[in-house]
Amino acid sequence: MGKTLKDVALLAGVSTATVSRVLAPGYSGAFNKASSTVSEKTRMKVLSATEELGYRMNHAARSLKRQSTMMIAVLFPELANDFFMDVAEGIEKELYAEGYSMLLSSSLNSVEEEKKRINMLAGRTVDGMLVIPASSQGNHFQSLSDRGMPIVLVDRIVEGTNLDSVTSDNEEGTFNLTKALLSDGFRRIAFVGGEITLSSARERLSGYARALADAGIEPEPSWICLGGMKTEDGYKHMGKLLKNKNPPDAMVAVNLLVHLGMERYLLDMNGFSETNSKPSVVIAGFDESGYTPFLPACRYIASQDAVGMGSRAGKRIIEKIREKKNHKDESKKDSELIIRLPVTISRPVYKTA
Amino acid sequence: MGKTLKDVALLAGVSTATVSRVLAPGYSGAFNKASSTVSEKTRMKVLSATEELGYRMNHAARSLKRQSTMMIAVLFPELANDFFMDVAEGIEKELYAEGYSMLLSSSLNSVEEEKKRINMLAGRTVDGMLVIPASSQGNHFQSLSDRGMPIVLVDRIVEGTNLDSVTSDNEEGTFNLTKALLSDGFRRIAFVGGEITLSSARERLSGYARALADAGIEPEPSWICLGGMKTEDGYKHMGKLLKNKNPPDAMVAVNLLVHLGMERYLLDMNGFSETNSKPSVVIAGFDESGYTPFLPACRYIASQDAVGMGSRAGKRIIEKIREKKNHKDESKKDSELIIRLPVTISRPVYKTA
DNA sequence: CTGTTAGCGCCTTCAA
DNA sequence: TTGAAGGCGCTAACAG
Repeated sequence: MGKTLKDVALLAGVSTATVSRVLAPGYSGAFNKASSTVSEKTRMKVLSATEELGYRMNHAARSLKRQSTMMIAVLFPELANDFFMDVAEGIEKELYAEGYSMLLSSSLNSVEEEKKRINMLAGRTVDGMLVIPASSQGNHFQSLSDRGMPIVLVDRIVEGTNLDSVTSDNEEGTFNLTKALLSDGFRRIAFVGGEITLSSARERLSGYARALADAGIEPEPSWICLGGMKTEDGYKHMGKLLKNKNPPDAMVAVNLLVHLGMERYLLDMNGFSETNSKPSVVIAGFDESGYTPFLPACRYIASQDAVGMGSRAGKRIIEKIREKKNHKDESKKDSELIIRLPVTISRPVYKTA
Repeated sequence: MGKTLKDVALLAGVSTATVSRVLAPGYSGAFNKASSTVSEKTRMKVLSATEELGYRMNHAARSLKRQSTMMIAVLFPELANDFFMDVAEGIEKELYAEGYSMLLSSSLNSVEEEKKRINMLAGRTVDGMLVIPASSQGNHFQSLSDRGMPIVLVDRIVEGTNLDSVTSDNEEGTFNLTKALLSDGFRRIAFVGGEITLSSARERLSGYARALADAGIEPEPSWICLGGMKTEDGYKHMGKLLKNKNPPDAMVAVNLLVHLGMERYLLDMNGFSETNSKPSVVIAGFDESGYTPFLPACRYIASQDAVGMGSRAGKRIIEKIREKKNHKDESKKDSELIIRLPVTISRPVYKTA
């Protein structure tokens, strides 16, 4: 179907080896040395023949030969998620800059699906994998990693593995978020949402707990509403919380969707469009979006650098791939490396305070 | 590094051909026929050898041989975009179900970048491409298509090409959106945002114009605020609109981001948190999200089935790939096929009207 | 500086 | 039902 190296070689009147030398720059021997190992004259001949034929390299053939596909598999629990897509944007940009492509797939928030996809992706012989784990199970990642597949975990770490991770400083972030509420005088502060199987949720919970402890506050059990990371979870939790005799006056939302659900509940109960009144509780939410200024109860926001996280993860996986290529046999198993990005606290940008 | 067919064959005491026959089901000859062409006994031997060695197929080798990578390149103008990500979700699901993988890349809203990426992706020998064009330029797609690369355009069509497209019925959608405002009694209705280079924007504009014409209304030139598809564009346009002596009392927003920007402007000018008053203008916006109920000025929403669009596009590109494989030489160039998905109008779900 | 050659791992006729 | 063998398109020694 497509033209091959041989066609180009024929037209240019040289050998396929020469064509390859022209078209695989910075690879064999001299790195990107413009005057590599081919005379300017033949180089030109080859280039124009390439042009004339509209030649396109066959990636499969190159991959087979080089034992490297220049592709990174990226596995997310879901795609339609503001935070994840910012991460994806960062990853893609970084990978592309280094000549890699991103094979993106969704685990549908299911460990079973995750295992299937990871196997499929491993079968595609990608050079490495970037994954946001769907749960706290990590054996499938660990064993793939043990077999030599470079893997970097993103956003969520998995305990009991020695896998590299790039994530945010969730604990510190929620600590500061909670402290902001405390210094505004709130004392009855709830924590809403969070799958206990996810490291990010656990870390956020513990930052919250530490802030309360620092302030000498013993949280009532009913304030801690674990379970769920989605809109409907926030909605339900908010409903239950407000039914208490003596409900909290402030809340920390584990993430953006839960936050959204909580606000939805308030909207449904005493919609501001009807009563024109500000909500009676205040929310400090983890994760920002263009919409947070419109969430009436939102007082503080903890922002992660999602794009930065993606690009950091991209850098790291490429590093690992290169290390592997260089060291090769030296089983220089460095221990687990966890990169934590800072989280910043701010008010949503109402013009008026 | 990895185990090969040969390793498996050796361990199982059979030839590589036999192993291949076991592990490439539904391919050579009999489609998925459980009792294909290998005895149950040898089949078992092969399977257990495969297991024992932890054999993983080398995708590059298979691709080289089969001349098919089972990968679809997907090129979006940007990734961090609610609408696009829903589309991506639909695409990925559909592709995965058919055994394809998604190579996702961003054109950064730039035609130049788009050309680069498209070339890179074509070089990867993907089996087909799904793209949301960054502009009204389509030569690079057309020529790739002419060379035999199956391509389906998504969300935006490009005139002057004969490329298949899957998109929404934008014209009808905005027509109905505008009619909803008209039947509420609004007469001074503006249209805000929209790159004239994008078919979706043009179609939405024309639906708006048709609705006004139907109602016998001649729009004032100042009501039509073209330019831009992003938050900041909506913000700026809203500022200008409200400076008119006799400003519009209702507006149609070309998309979600522009809508968001318009609301932001209102928030900054007379934030509801301060005045507790409903905004003085009403917006009908194209595209929905979980946040639209929180946008104070939002009266109507036109919702596209973004996930459905993705899955439809996925189906279509796979169809085209199969057609190509079957017809092969028969140059049965069907003419351009445009699939249009319906757009539904609704009110954002305030509990109170 | 350039050509020859031998595979990378898999699939698929063609024979047996 | 199975094996032997050639080749998909590219690259990297090794010669020249």
